[in-house]
Amino acid sequence: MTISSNIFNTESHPRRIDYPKELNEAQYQAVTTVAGPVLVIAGAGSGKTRTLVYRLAYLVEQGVDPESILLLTFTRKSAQEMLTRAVHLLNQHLGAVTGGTFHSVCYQWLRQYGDRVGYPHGFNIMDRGDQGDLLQMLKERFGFKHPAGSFPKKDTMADIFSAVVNKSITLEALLIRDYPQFLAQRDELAKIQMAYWQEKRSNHLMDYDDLLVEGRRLLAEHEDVRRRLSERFQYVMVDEYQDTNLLQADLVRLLAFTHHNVMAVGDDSQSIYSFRGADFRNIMDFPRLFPGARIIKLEENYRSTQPILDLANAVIAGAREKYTKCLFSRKAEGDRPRLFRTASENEQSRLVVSQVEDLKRQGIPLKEMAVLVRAGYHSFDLEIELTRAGIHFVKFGGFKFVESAHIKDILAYLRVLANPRDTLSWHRLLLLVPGVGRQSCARFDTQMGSNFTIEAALNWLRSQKRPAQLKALADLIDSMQAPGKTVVALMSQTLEFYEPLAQGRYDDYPKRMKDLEHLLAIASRYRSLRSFLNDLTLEPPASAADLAPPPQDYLTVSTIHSAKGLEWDAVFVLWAAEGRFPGFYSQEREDELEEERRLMYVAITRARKYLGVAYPAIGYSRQFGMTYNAPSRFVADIPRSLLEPWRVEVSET
DNA sequence: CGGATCCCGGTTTTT
DNA sequence: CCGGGATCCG
Repeated sequence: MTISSNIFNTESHPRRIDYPKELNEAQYQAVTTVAGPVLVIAGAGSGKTRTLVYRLAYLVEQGVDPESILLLTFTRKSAQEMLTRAVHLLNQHLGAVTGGTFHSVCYQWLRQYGDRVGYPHGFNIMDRGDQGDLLQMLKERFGFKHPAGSFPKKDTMADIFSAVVNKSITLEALLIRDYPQFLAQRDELAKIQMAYWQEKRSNHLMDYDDLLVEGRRLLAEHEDVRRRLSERFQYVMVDEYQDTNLLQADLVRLLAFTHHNVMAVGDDSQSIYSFRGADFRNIMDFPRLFPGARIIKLEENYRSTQPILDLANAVIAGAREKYTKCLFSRKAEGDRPRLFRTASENEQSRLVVSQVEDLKRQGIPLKEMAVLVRAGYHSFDLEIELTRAGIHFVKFGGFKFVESAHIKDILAYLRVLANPRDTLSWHRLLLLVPGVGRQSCARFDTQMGSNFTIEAALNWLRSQKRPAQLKALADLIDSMQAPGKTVVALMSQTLEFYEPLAQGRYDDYPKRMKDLEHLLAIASRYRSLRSFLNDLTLEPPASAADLAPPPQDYLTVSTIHSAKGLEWDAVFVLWAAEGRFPGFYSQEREDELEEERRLMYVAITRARKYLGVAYPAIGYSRQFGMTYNAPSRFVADIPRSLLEPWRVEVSET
C-alpha cells in the first residue's frame, strides 16, 4: 500500500537534522549506511523505530525519491506511524513511500500482475474461516470418514497446510514432526491439499499464504517484473526481521537483486511467531543471504529502568540458546518489579483494578498502562471487573471482530459481487435463507458447474420454486449489480435485506446490527468494493477501538503478540502460572518452551517504570477442576532481589 | 432441512 | 464441562 504523508501545508522550512547529536553512535551508523546490505540487531527499547524513522528522513535528505523506498513492517499501522514521524522530523512533506506488511505489498503487486501467475481476473482474499470452510467442503466431497479424532478437523487441516507453506517443508515432514498422529492419513491429506489448491484457483481465491507464494513466484519466474520492481524500489527496509520466514526472506532477496540495498532490523530474542514459520535463526542467516552485510548492534535501552531490564536479562538468561546481547540502561533508579500471588483468578483481576486505580491517583493516565496476557481468553474475568469498576479499556488481539458470523454474512453479499466465482460466499448466502441447506447448495453447485456468472446464479435462484426468499435474494443481487453504486450504497442495501434474517438468527441481534453500522462507516471510506473487502481481510480492525471512536483515555488490555513493538509506563502480566504461561501444550517441546520464554521477555520489556507479574494460586479448569498453580518457571527461580514477592489485600466486592 | 442427541477432546498467538 | 462435529430422526 502506498502510505501518505500529505499533512503539510506549511511555508515552514525543512528542518536541518543534526544526526550525530540526535543519535548514538550505533544508531548513526545504521542511519547513514545507505548502500549495500545492513543487519541491525536491535534490543528491546534500543531505539529501533527511531533508527528507521531517521533513516527515512536521511534518505530523503540525500535526494532519494520517496517512491523508491519500500518499508516492510509487521502491520500497516506501524509503517504509517514511522512515516508520520519522519515527516515531523523533516518538517517537510515526504511523498509516496510504499509501506505495509509483506502480505499487503504482495497483494498490491499481484493485483497488477495477476495474469502472470494465473489469476487474470483478479481474486478475493480468504481469511482463516474461509479456508476452514473450503477444506471441510473438500473433505466431504471426497467422502473421507474416520473415527473421531483420527483425522484432523478443518481448523487443524488449515494449520497443517499453512505450516507446510510457511515453514517451507513437505507435508510428510511436517506430519512427522508436528502431527505424528495423522501420519496414517497422509495420502488423504495430500489429496485434499491438491484439491484445495485447484479449488482456490478456479474460484479466483487466494489465502494469506498464497499472497507470499504467488508473490515470490511472480518475482522468481518473471525476470521483467523482477527487474522493474527491483529498479523501482532502490531502498528496502524490513522491520521485525526475526519474525519473517524463509519465504519472506526470499522475497526480499529477489526484490533487491539489482542493488542489494536492504536494511533488516530485528531482535533474535524477541522472535515469537514460529507458528507462522518464523525462525529466530533466520536473522543470523541474513549475512549469508546478503554477502558483505554490515552488522550493527543497538544495545543501549532507552525505555526501561535498570531493575526492569535486570529482570528481563535474568529471564532470557535462562534460555537454552544464548542470545546476542545484554541490555543496559542509564535509568538506574526505579521500583523493583513485583510478583503478585493471588488466591484466585478473580482476585488477580481485582488486584489489577486496585493497582490501576493507585497508579492513576499517582498521576499516570490510563493510556500509559497495559495489561498483557498470553492468550485472549486470559483476560475475560479482568474485563468484567474493569467494566464493573468503570475503568475504560480497549482490548487488542484475541477474538477478531471481522470473523464473527454477522460480519461474514454481510460481506458475503459484497463478495459474490466482486467475484462471482466465490462459491464459499454463495453458499453462505444460500444457507442464510430459511429452508435452504446442504442439498440446495449441492444442486446450486451442479447447476453452475464451471460457468460462473452472476447471470447464471440469478437464473438458478429465480428457477427455484421452494423458498420464495430465493427470488428476493436474486432481486437484491440483481439490483446491486447496477453500475455506479458506491460501496456504502451497496452495503446499506445489503443491510436492509439482512436485518430480518439476522433477527431470526441471533438473540443478540441489536448488538450485531450496531457492529454493522460501524462497518458501514468504514465502507464509506472506500471507492472500490474489492479493495474494501481485501483490506478488511488483510488488515482487519485490531480492536473495537478501530471501529468506533475510542474513549479519550483508556487502559490497554492486549495479547503479548499484539503488544509487540509498543511500550507503557506500567505493565501487568497476568496468568504467569505453569500450564498457562507456558501452557501445558508447550511443555514437551524444547523449541516451543523457548518461544514461550521469549514471549515473557517481550512482555517484560514493554514496561518503562512499573512492572507487575501476577498469577492465581488456585485455578479452575474444565478439564481438571480445581488446580493448584505453580508460578511460571520463567519467574519462579528469579532471586528476590530482582523480583519481589508481594501480597496485597484486595477487598471483596 | 433442521433440531436433538451423542460422543469426544481439550494450545495459543496472526497475516 | 463445554463446544464442535457427526449422526439420527421427525
